[in-house]
Amino acid sequence: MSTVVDQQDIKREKILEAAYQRFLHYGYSKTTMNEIAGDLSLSKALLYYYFPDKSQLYIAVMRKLAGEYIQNLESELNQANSLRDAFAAQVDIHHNFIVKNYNFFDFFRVNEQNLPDTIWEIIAEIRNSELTLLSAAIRIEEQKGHIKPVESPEQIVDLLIDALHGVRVSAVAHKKVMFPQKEHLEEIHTKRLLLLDIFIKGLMY
Amino acid sequence: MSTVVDQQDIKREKILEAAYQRFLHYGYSKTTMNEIAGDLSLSKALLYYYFPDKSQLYIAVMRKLAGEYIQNLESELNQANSLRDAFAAQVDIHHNFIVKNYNFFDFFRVNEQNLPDTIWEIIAEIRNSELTLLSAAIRIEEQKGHIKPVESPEQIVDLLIDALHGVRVSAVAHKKVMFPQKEHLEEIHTKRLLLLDIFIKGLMY
DNA sequence: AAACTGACTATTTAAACAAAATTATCAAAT
DNA sequence: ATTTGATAATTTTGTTTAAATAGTCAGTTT
Repeated sequence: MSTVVDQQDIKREKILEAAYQRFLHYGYSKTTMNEIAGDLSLSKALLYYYFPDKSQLYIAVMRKLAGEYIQNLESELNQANSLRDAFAAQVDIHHNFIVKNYNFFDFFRVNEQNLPDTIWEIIAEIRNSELTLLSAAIRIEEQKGHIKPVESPEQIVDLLIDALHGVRVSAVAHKKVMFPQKEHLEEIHTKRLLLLDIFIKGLMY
Repeated sequence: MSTVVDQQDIKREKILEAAYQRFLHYGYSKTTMNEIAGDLSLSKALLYYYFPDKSQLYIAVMRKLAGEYIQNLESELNQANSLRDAFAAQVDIHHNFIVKNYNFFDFFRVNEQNLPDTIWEIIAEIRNSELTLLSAAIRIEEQKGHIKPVESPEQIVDLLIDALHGVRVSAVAHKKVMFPQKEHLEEIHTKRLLLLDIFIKGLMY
């Protein structure tokens, strides 16, 4: 009965996985539907049976990654027992996510100006999850009396996430690029942890 | 004797001013050398007598703006009598600079990926001035005993400037652009001042 | 000699088109 | 319901040409 649906889901997953590998290694524009189909020994037409078009396939992969990211964040934040730990976990998970999928996001760097609405929705979803989870962490710390009650934890989290986003490589004169290069990511990570310390201290009594 | 040089400098200044107006209103690519020459009732060839090419002219204007910005920053920071005031002044001046010259920076948004080295040098120069001036402000505050001595004020300033850069409009889902739009600048400004407060408090005892 | 120009050349951009690559569709087969 | 080969539609790439603009230079003016 539901095995039909199961089978369909399994095939769908396989396509998503193959597509992910291609996108990760070669980026969106250098990946063809033929190649994805070839990797699975399927006809290209079948991909269109499961996904309406190439961009929807990419977005579906993206959505899956986002889901995993959020789930990961959720379980790690549950284990954190201080505000500092919670944010540090967020920074780490975010860092790993970017490092692991760096090439996958070629799509972003290329289309930069006009990303499809659906992508923005996924970004918003991730941001909202971060906002909700981290705001909760702030409220807990408030109740413990470690930090002074803030009128809007969401606002604070929003601000901190923005600030963390801003941290880039230090030598402006040497970077010459708007997007961080892969080799800079470690340096960025270190700086973010420092920012985090100062910021959280700024929230305390 | 030096009146010859003076005359030349005056003409050069006039060209810079006319070029600035054109670049400001129409952006780099929509401004022609003919138009700049026309505004001054000069021949285009004369522009090439004073400047080697169009991009060098643009860069010269840019350099002039940067110089004014730095001078402005320097005089304002001299008047500031707290770390908070100093940074607030920096944020304000930076904000006004961007708002006033928003269209001038079209060049940046278009060429984004590969800006000429000279531009990066100017950016680095600005950053270095900010670094030097604000680090001095930190050292003063240290001596006053208001904040705990930091091993490297430069590092702290660098971090804060990065963090301030990261502050963007809040509604990620609505923005849909990598570069902030003009209408968002006020919102960004407000958020930066809030970040500033928390950050500076995080530096204190 | 320094400042300047008109007329010229060189380069870049834009438009139009064709060819190739790739996306997307669909009738037919399993 | 799932899958495919053949085909259509679209996008990308490369080429040509014309127009716009950048850039040069011999020669004129101050």
